[in-house]
Amino acid sequence: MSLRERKKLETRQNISHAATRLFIARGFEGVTIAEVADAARVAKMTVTNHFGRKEDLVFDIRNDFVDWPAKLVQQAPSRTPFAAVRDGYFAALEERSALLGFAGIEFVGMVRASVTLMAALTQMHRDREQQLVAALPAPEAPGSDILARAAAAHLTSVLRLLFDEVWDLTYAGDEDLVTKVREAAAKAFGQLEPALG
Amino acid sequence: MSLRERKKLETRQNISHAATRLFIARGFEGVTIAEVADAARVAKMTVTNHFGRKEDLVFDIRNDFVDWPAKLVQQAPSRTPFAAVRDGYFAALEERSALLGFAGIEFVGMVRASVTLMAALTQMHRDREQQLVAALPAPEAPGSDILARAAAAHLTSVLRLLFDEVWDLTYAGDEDLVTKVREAAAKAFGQLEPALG
DNA sequence: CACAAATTTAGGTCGGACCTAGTATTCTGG
DNA sequence: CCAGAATACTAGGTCCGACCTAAATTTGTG
Repeated sequence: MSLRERKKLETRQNISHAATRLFIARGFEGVTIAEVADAARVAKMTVTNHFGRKEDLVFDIRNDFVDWPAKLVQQAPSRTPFAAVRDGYFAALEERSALLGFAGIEFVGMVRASVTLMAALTQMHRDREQQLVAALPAPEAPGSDILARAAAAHLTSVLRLLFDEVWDLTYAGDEDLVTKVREAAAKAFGQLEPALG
Repeated sequence: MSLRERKKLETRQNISHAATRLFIARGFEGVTIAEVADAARVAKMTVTNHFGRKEDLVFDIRNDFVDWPAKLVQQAPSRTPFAAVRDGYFAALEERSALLGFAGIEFVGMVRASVTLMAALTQMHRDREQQLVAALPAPEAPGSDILARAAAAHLTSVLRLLFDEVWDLTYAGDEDLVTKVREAAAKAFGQLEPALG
């Protein structure tokens, strides 16, 4: 990575971290982009250049988050999409991956307190679904791609509900988080298996 | 209904219609609220009073749309939620209900051309899901409400995919719309039945 | 008819998204 | 190693949606 790229990334993370600190302290809507720029000691326009929308300051993992299920399916062509996603989920759970919702309680509280950020999160789950649809093997019968799209939707829904579960338990300060999520995941994937397995 | 209420509704619909005409002609983002107010011959603030967000000018049926699946389940306590929603869907399909996505091709094109409006539609589907969760019978076992939430998510996803299907076919000017949607619905609900039926 | 209540209006502020022109920094080929 | 190209950042704007307040207008009621 060149010096230019390193500096750019540094500026970006500098801004992102300054923003998250301010957002946690005073709430997402309680902080203006100008204040973020001041705190990060850059011009307002630099913030806008790096982060197209204010919400993007918060969800820096957006791209990884959106692509993850599609990658799971593509990287396990031998298994069914259902099995690839389910197994990928349990593996990521043991790693406490941020893609499943693992985060600090302040972060969770900050996002939940903002309608704008919750809407952005909703959109991220929807984009995930779109990526997964694109990664699914195209069905042979014409017009029957409704089943593929439904499969992607249902799988993404399970991931989303489990994400919410992780956040609920994080927010409640639960000690048994992983155990409880593992059980919830087993139930939710088990429910879906007769339809998609 | 009092004169006051009638006049208010009249003003509201007057604004909504003027807005939709302008949006179809010049695109959602190509029209400002001030222009809508001028076209409807009211003050800008009157538009804002009636429609909290610009998107609300377009989706006037929002409330009916969001509440519909929850109502289907509540009004058929003898059937399973799955059967209530499925049967309700097929009934509404024969009526070409706007709740399923039946609309003019210009309207569909206008909404699809706007990222903002598509995001608002996504949010409407999510709100539907929340209403449906609240309407579902609470499960007895504690912690197993994940299955109820998943059921609501999957049912709402099917409704959403079929909504998209209606829009796809409308946009393509398909003559056989209802027949094709009926087939797609049978497949999607059939896929889900082993999990939720 | 007078007064209360609801609705609309006028004229603002604020902040996010976006634009342009110009400056500063890093990279690359001769 | 230096000049010019490419990229990153800055300064200072415009536009518009969301929101506010105070006042005017219209409608309902005792």
